Amino acid sequence: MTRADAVRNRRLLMDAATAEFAENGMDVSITRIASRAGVGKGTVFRHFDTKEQLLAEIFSDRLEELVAAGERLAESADPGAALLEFMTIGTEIQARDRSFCQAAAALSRCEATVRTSRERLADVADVLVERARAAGAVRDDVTGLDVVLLLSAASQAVLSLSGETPGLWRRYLAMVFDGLRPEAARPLPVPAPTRAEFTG
Amino acid sequence: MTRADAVRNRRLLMDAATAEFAENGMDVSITRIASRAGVGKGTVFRHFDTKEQLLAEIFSDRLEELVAAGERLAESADPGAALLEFMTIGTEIQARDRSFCQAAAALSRCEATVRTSRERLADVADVLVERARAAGAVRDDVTGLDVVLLLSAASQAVLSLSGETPGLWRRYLAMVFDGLRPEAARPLPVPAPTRAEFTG
DNA sequence: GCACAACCTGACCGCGCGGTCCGCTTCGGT
DNA sequence: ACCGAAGCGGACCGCGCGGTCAGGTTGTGC
Repeated sequence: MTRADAVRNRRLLMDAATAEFAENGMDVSITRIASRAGVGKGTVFRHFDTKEQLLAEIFSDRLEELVAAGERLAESADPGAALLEFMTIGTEIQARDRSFCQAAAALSRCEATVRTSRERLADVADVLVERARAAGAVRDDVTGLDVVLLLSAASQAVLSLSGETPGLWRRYLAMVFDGLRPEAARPLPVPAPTRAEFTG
Repeated sequence: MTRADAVRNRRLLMDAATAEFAENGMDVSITRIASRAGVGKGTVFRHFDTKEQLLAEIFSDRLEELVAAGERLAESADPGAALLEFMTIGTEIQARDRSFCQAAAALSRCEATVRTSRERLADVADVLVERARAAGAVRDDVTGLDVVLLLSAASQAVLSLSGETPGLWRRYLAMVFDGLRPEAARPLPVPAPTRAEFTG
């Protein structure tokens, strides 16, 4: 059985790591995370075998957060609005941390928990896009995977700016979403990526 | 006056660093760059005071490359196509290196040469967008700065994919560009960022 | 061809990292 | 109250980093 203080410390560590990653990027040291959580360095490695695993754990949590939102939205009466909301939540998650998510994605692709979360994310995105397409809210040639990949786009756009401009990503998400509408659609020059390329 | 072998070595170093950054991200060691260039480690620091400065130099070169293309395209007879071409070149430059540009942008913002290059880039983007807008090729509420920021978007989208899928960014650039067209335009929720926020 | 300055080299430095380990502390069942 | 085990802390390790420097080398003006 797990001791009470152990689960409390694990929680403290996850929170501290999340905050620290968000503020200072993903090259923060374990020492720093530990001290922010108010525990010793060794405690970190008791809970997470390696730094990469800690990162994967946090990243996986983020993905599940988005998956849950997606599953809820899949029941919405307005599929077009639901897809936009899904993308808004996804972009917002990435915008919270300066550049955590995409690096985390690159680093922890091999981790099993991340893999399955990604798979579930792709599933729910497929559903949302399919429904939105049936409702005529998005163009025919866009896939769920497209939407997942585009999630990083808007949050990334803001990164070259110096000052913090909270919510500016909403501007670029709106533009990206307008590009998904049928009205402006032009034939796409490249076919959509396959699921295998995403799941890796 | 500068010796001949010195300028040759400087060239070798820039090339090696560029290649290495592109292949392995921006946390490659100076030692590695030096050995790839076939020179000693000390030589690197003779030409560039610090690692960050070397990075800024390369990044500035990239920016100037894009600025030059933009200035050429500003004379094009078809402003809409010119803007698309400009964005294609800009995205392609960023897609060449896995994730070099945005990190470089964050790191070397204070460097003077980068600052002026960014300014020139914003200038030429303004011209291109203004012409495209006058021709009715893009929506009214998009600015040159918007376009510059969106350059990272498409190249970023592809980053979560495992395998190399060369040219896939073209798909997402096309979608983003479709979002800039007047046909699908919806009112944007957030005003455009100011020039000062970019020049920083 | 000579002299000298510019240049190159690689051993070296201090540092902070991820990760380990062992002696001590504290929780929890009885 | 007590005891074993689970948890904790932080000194410690090896490593590779960015950056320095003394001493040998090489291009260049005369």
